[in-house]
Amino acid sequence: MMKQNKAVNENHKKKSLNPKDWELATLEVIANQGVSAVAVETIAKVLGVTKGSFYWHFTNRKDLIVAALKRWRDEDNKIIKQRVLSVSDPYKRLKTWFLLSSEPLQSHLIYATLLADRQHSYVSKVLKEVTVERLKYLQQCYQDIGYSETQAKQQSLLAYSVYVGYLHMTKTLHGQFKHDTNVEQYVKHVAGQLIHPPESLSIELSPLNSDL
Amino acid sequence: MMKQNKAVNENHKKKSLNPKDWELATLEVIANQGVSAVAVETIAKVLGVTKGSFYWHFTNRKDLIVAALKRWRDEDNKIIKQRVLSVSDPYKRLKTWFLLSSEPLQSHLIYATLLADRQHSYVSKVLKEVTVERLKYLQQCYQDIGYSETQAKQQSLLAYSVYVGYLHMTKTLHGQFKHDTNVEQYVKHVAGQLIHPPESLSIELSPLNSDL
DNA sequence: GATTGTCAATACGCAAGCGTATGGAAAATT
DNA sequence: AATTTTCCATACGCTTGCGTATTGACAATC
Repeated sequence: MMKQNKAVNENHKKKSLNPKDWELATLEVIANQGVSAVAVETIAKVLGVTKGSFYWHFTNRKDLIVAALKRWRDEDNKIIKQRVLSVSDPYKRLKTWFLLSSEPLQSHLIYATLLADRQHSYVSKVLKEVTVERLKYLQQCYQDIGYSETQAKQQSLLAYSVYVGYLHMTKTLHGQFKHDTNVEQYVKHVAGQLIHPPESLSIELSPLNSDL
Repeated sequence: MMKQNKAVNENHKKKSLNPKDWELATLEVIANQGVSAVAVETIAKVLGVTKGSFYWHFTNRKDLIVAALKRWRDEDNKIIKQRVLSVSDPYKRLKTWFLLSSEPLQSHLIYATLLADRQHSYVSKVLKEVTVERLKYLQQCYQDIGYSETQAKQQSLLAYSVYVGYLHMTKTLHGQFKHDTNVEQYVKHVAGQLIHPPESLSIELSPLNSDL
């Protein structure tokens, strides 16, 4: 009954695989190489089995990916609920979100690669839904601060764009996440720019008003 | 010089294709479906020929993509030089850049899809170089305003992240670019937040200071 | 007008990757 | 103990897409 799979080297006892094993391995692939890199035979090899196993647990490749993404989404929602939405003060809540966004979590990697592989309809569907969800609670934060609905919409879109952009920039520039002091300082800088009371929105300090 | 291919239906006369025709058609595919969707036989069909033609002009698929990306990069640089870098006032220059960034140009679509297909080394290479280039002149703008080098670095990274994020958000939310009045208003909002004199950086209006 | 060069069509080989069919071994059930 | 269920291996067929080889047509040049 002993086995040597599930992760590559975990010689625990486990007689057989379950869908969760496949989904977790799939998320690992998605996080690092994207949805298009999800190949059943490859993942099977990682799990120490062959295709025969896979098609017993899932009907096809798409089924696997959809299940994996569902798992990712649920997991992500759980984290947000626990660590962000639980903060009552909206300023602190926003700052917490920004800090969380800069943490090197697999969840972020997955989101970033989903942005890439959105040519698949089942990917873009999840992506859009998750994005809308996230924008919603960000908007709520800004409304809690005192922003009007319109202002909060724009500001949350801006804040979220920064998040998405940050994900890409770190990948593009380092090829990897680097969670060092520079990142911390940058997040502070960003938060300082994007978290402030609504009154400061109308305060235009730049000479742009007179020009454009 | 006239022809009947290049685009799908242009019944002009043209005896034969040249590399440029292939590169333009390739950029069209990249802009809409990404690098991984570049298939020689498909593009050949668009151009009204078969593979036989392709392998006369290029050695292989990678060769085509690299050439197409070079063309894209050169073209993009030309636009930036003409429309952005030519503006002497740094505030106006920044604002011009933001406005340009929201225009529905093919160049932006291509950049967005490159962010997706960066698993290919030859893509990530170009991507990184272009990104560094762009960050450089953005940083220069902020330094011209009076930002310190460190401040300008962070601020340009922030501004550029917004750009990248915006590209993705529009795709994710609408599936398409929508250059309407909403976009215009949003850009105004963003510019108001991200273009200001360096003194305002230290002005912390939010209650965050006392909390975190 | 014969030859050479340019550009493209057709046919083929080959690898990757999905899905199916079938059989087999171990475990659970009866 | 026999049988059924669970889980997986092996082998096969099929499609897509790259790259090559060969041939051909039209133009340019000699």
